[in-house]
Amino acid sequence: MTPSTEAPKLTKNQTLVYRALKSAEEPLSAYSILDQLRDDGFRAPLQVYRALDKLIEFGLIHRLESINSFVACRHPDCGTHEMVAFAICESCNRVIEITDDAMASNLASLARANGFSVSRSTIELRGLCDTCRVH
Amino acid sequence: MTPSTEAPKLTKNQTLVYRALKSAEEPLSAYSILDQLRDDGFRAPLQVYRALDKLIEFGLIHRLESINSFVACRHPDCGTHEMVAFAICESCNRVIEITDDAMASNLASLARANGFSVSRSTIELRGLCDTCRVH
DNA sequence: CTCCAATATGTTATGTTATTACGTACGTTG
DNA sequence: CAACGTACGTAATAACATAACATATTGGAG
Ligand SMILES: [Zn+2]
Ligand SMILES: [Zn+2]
Ligand SMILES: [Zn+2]
Ligand SMILES: [Zn+2]
Repeated sequence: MTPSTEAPKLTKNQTLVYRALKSAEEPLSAYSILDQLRDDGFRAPLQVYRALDKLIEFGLIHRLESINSFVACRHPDCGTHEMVAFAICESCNRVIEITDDAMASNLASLARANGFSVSRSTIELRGLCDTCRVH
Repeated sequence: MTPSTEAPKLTKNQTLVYRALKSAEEPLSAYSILDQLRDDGFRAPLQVYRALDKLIEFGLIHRLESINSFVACRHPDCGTHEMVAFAICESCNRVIEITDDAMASNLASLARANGFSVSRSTIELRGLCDTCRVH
């Protein structure tokens, strides 16, 4: 569940999927990854989904629920934070990862005050990045 | 975009879909709504999705991105808040709606500090409600 | 090294969620 | 009534995700 701290050795398929995500400017859907990896022998969605599952488990990538897509983690110490927020630009599709301990504890205690114990969070903000906003 | 303040008159299909969601204890998927409404003449997904879109527009229901489901709004003044957080119990599936102006402004300024202007948010917390936690 | 078990992979089929495209019905307005 | 906008019906298809089963690879234990 919690991403392991040590870098795991990736298998062939995991490496290919991870490379695709790292080199992408934007989040990719599983099926667009599949398309990209046809030449590498990928034939079926499951080859992608299985690799994605493992990469998420390793903490190397994130899933963005609101757009059914996946993005390579660009945050240096993502694994050390409970909650991560994602800011997804609706113009350029780029994603900014935001961690903030105050935010995390505020949100958790707000939930507690409402009779709820948080174990996992999905925080996805839509809007415009500064680059796109000035254009 | 912003839900209208006045109560709109619902059409037949919208009424049926809204009633299904209001009477449900848990969030429903579009297809489970469709199944429930077969006897009322529903035949195709689009009948559900069109009604859902309108109900969301009216601010009467919410979409939960992380579970591809929909829930009737139970929050008295939901429309007056920028951000709503949803706490989804992984045991009983019930949803608690949480609004908090401090949370909203904190999150928005945190995003601003990271070079991002928020226009819309998805905040979904998974965990256990107090009722389920003691069991 | 050999055998075993765990993990990873390949493949087909299927399940689930959501939209496109097109045509019809109906209420409102002038 | 005619013209318009909104809602509705239906079929087809797109997009996203998993089940089930077979085979291959890998990494210890003996
Ligand atoms: Zn990260
Ligand atoms: Zn942008
Ligand atoms: Zn609400
Ligand atoms: Zn519960």
